[in-house]
Amino acid sequence: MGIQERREREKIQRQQDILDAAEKVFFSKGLSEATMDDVASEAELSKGTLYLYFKSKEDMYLAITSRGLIILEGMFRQAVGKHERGLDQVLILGQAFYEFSLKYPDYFNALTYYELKDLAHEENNEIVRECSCNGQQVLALLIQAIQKGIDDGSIRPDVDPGRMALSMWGMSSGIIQLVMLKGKHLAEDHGFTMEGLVEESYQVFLCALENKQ
Amino acid sequence: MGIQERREREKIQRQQDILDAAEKVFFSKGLSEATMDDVASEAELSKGTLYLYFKSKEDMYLAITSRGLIILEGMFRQAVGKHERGLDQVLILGQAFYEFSLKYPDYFNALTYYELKDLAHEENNEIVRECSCNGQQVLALLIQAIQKGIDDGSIRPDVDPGRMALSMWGMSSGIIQLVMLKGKHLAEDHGFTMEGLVEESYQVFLCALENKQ
DNA sequence: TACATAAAATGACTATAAGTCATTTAATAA
DNA sequence: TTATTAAATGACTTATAGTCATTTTATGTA
Repeated sequence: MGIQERREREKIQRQQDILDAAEKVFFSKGLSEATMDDVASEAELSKGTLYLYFKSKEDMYLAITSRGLIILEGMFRQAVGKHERGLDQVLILGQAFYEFSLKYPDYFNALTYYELKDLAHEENNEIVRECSCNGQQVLALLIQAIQKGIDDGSIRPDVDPGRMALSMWGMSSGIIQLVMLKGKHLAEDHGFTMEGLVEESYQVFLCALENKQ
Repeated sequence: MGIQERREREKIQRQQDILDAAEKVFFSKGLSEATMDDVASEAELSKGTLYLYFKSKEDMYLAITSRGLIILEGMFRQAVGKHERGLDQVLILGQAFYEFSLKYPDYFNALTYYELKDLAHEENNEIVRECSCNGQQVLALLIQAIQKGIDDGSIRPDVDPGRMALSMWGMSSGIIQLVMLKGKHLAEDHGFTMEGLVEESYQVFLCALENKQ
């Protein structure tokens, strides 16, 4: 009989319900201000139950990060589909990343949190591995686009796709973090717009990638 | 009589002694693992005394960040002195930033923590303002170098120094964060060296800055 | 249907650590 | 020597992550 299977489905559903509640709470109050009692209350469950589904508050937040990475991957897939030339694909991926940060700032922050976490002693944590795997998928799309650009001649042939993808990833994260957190301040103090800074950065990438024969 | 002045000096000295102890503790255990009791014990003071000198654990960590920024500023000043051409100055500043992250990884992490902090509600915090001010000083050196490069013709004249400096700052932070935290992992998985990734990034900047007439 | 067993949920409890404050100790002034 | 001010203390309060013995609910069996 399918009771085991139904139980399994219900378990996954409950996990998702808890994550929905946790998102609301974490995103509205911020991770450090939000408490597990808040989440329990929002999920209409007791705190003890939360711990049947997630090992810790941290794990819960990482599970949310994983959701964000899946959304980002979807946006990346859509983006690359819009262009044929590798160089154009790379540029639109940059744009997609910025759009992700605008549309889902809380997921972007979660991603930042994950990227800055010291994972040295967490190789065996299932959710960390899940995030890592999702992150690889996202990065793979960028690597493929760069490779495509090299093959079709739009990107300089001396570029190493993997290394350039990582550099671009790190640098893009950095500039978007700066813009997200200090954007308003910068706008007021120096008159720079957030878009202007991001645009500047993508000009930098374009300059470095473009194959001028 | 100079008793007030001596008291003032002693107060500052004690603050520094506490910060020395806090650095030891925070840097060895990590911010979240370290406790104020640990710091008190290392400083050979009671916990209550710590709170006479610092408003919170967070403030204490930000005071350490401020120290780091002053060190970074010193390294930046030394670096720009080594070259005459603006473009060379900019490139050596990039190198200096990477060297800072290698020589003082704990200060670099503190800096990252500060940069990712949401400062929206902390405009009146004195230590935050101090960090902000030190950060401005560091950035100013980069802006000046870019301006110099434009003036001496080594950097493209259509670059906006302030905007480019911020972009470079954000991107450099991002790539060094990536390398610091995921460096080992990347080296094992993909065979990339940390230096290789940083080098790649600086090639990108060079490409974007260089004035090819 | 009534009972037995297993799974899921509960919330009072524990442990830990940040931050406070009434009290004590030390330094300076009268 | 005594009074006053400044500095330091550590027991206490508060907040919250995480636990676990107990209760409730769902499923299987006579």
